[in-house]
Amino acid sequence: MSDRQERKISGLAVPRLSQYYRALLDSQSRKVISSEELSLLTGFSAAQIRRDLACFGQFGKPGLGYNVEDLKNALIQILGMDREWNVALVGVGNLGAALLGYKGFRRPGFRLVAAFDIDSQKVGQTVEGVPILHEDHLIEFVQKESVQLAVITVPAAAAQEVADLLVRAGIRALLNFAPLRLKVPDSVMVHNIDVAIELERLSFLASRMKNVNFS
Amino acid sequence: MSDRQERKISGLAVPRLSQYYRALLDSQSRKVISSEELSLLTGFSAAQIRRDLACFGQFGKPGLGYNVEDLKNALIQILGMDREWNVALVGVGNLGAALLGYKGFRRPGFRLVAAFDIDSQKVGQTVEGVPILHEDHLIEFVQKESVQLAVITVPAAAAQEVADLLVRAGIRALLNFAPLRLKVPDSVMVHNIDVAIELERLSFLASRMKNVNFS
DNA sequence: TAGATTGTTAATCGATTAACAATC
DNA sequence: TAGATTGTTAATCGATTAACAATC
Repeated sequence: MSDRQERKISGLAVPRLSQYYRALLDSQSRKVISSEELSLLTGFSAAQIRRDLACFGQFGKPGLGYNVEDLKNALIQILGMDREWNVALVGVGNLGAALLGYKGFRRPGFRLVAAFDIDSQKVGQTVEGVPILHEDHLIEFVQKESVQLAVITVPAAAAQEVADLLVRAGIRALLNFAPLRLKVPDSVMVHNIDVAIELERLSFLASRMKNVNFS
Repeated sequence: MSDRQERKISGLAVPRLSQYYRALLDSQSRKVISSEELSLLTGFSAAQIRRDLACFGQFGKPGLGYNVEDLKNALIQILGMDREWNVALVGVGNLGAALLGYKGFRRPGFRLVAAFDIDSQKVGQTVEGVPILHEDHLIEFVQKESVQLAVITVPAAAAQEVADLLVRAGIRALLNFAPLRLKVPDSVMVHNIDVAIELERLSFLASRMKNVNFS
C-alpha cells in the first residue's frame, strides 16, 4: 500500500500472511481487529503478527487496531492476489485429476486454464471444465495464454523434463508434487509438496515425541 | 543406534533426514559416502548434514565418511520406519480417493488399512484394495486394529469433528489436508498440507521475487 | 485526558556455518 | 605417515519475543 521501502521478509512469514488473511475473512462482521485478537484466531503471537505486517507498511492505528476491510485488501495485494493468475497442471494421474476437482484448488485469483498429459486416451477430454491437452503443445499454450504458474503432478521420472519445458515456456513459479529436487534457474520459484516426506515426518513424530522443538 | 543421550533436534531437520535417506537409496551402489558428497546430492551444506546426523549418534568414520548401508539403516530407525505403521484415511472425496491410489502414499513402512467416509454410496466399496468403512465405526476400528497415523481429507467444516474422533480413538499423529488449524491435545502431533496456502505462496513469490530470503 | 494498541528497537532465542582438533 | 573427513565448538546469522515510546 505505502510506497516506502519494503523490509526484508522471511519466506517463513508468507504462509503466516495467508493465515492472517484467512482469519480476516472469518472476521468480516467486525470493523476493526487488534493483533491480540488475530493472535487468538491464528495461534501466532501478537508481536509476530505486528512485525510481519509492519514489513509491508503501516496498516494499523495505535490504540485502535487494524481496519478489517483495509487489512484484508492489503494482504490481497501483498500476497499478489490483486490479479488473476493463469495456472496449468501437468500430469493428469490420480493426484492431478483429483486436484483439478479439488475445491481448495479452485480459488478466486487463480484460473486453472489447462491440464497436460502424454496419454492420448486423456488428451481431448475435459475434467471439471479444464481441457486436457497434449504435452507437445505445452510451450506454445503457456506462452500464448500467459500461464504464469504451474503444478507438476507427473511421476518423479518425468518431472525434471516437464520442469524444463515449463521453464523454457517462461513460467514464473512451480508447485511440485513429484518427490525430487527440481533444478531450475534462480528466476523461477519452486515450492515442493512431498507426501512421502510428510508421511516420514509423521512416523518420526509418532515414534519419538520428545526432544523436538517445532516451528 | 548408540544409546547416548540424544541432542535436541529442530523440527526443520526432519524433512532433511528424509532427503538424506532418499539420497542414500540412490547411492546403494557405493560402499561409503562423505558429507560433501551427500551435500552435492541433496543441496544441503556438508556442515549441516554432519550436524543433523550427529544429533542421533556417531555414524561416520573420520577420514572415510559414512557407510552407506549403515547410515541408511540408522536413518530408517531415526525416522521411526523400523516398524510398520497402520494408517487410516478419513474422507474419500476427490483428494482422499486420489491419495488412496497415489504411489507416493504406498510406501514400505506404512500400511493403509482403511478409509472412512459418511457417504453410504461409498461405504462398503474398496479403493485400490483399501476398504471404505463408515465413520461410525472409526473409533472401534482404530482401537482394534492399532491404527497410529491418520490422514484427514474431509472438507474443512467436518475436519475438527473428525480430528476429535481420532484423538478419542487414541491416534498418535495426523496429516491434515483440510484448510484449518486443528485443535488437538499436545500429545497428538499434527502436520498440515494446505494447497490453498501453497497456491498463495506461489502467487506471492511470482509477484515479488525480490527481498525474499527463503529457508 | 486516560486507556489501548500500534510500530519499532533492543534482547533473546535458535539454527546454520566456519573452523579445527581428533582420528581413521 | 600423509591425506581425508568426521564430530564438535565457537562464530555468525536470522527469526522471534519483550518492551515501550509514539499516538490514536
